[in-house]
Amino acid sequence: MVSWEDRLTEAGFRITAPRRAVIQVLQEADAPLAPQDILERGGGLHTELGLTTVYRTVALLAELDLVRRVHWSDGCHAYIAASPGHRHHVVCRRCGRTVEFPGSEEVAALIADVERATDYRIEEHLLQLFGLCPLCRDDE
Amino acid sequence: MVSWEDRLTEAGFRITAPRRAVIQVLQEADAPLAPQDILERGGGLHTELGLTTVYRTVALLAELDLVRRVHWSDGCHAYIAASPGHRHHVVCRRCGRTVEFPGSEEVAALIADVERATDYRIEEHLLQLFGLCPLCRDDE
DNA sequence: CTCACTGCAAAGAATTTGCACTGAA
DNA sequence: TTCAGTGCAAATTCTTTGCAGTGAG
Repeated sequence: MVSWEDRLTEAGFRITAPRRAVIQVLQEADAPLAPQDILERGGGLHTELGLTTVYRTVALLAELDLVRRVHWSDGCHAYIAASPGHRHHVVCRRCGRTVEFPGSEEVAALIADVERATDYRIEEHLLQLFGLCPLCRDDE
Repeated sequence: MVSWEDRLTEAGFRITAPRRAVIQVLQEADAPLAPQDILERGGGLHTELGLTTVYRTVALLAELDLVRRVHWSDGCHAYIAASPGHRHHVVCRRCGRTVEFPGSEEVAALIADVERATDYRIEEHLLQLFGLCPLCRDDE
């Protein structure tokens, strides 16, 4: 398992304190974080962190597929650490806690069906589930 | 099949010229349209259409489930007419042409699997496929 | 006749860009 | 030493809100 920092280095990017802060925040998060959230949490780790840098860093991490941009149900964007391989997310509508699940048989079968029915060639898909996590469910 | 205007009326909203323009544009579109796009197309039908009204109208239509907010692959938002019932969209990455497909067996099975694996209660899902439509594929 | 709906202008939020400085390699 | 990366401030883009006028019902 190659670390995120190693991946950056391999790809020719430098390891800096702000990048370390963003990486740490994202790796520790269990819910998607908007750039503003990352800034706030990262500020404790590295006082000179700027919002611009957060935007640039998440874009970079997303490009390296270390992080994924998820579409929050109300349309905002947030970022969350991505496991290697193809993953999707289940997001709790109440607390935002997110769990990943792998691309499955069913998704592959679905895509094949849709390709057959529509004659489109599917290259990418966006699948996100929203609901209540076990903890929030118990509170109801 | 109840018309969109009837649905608005039933729900207690008024039918106005700007709303007619937005409705017509959306019903004729085969790709998701951003508010700005709707404004441009609707301007031909109703000269006094304002962007504010477009935003307000799409929000209203979305509330009545006549239109759905889709997440464009790069993160922008756009709106497209929704068929009655549960549908998903396949969007062409090149031309934006979009085709719907119904929620299927596979999706239901997938959700059941994920609920079992994660203990979340899934209430909603976001599924969009991106690829090349038959026309754009031929141009390659 | 009323008041829901409108367009405009201004406010607000989210994101990107220009630029001179700084520090990783 | 060099230039990729940084923070700040300004610019853009997207969306919402306040308000007085207007037209649907």
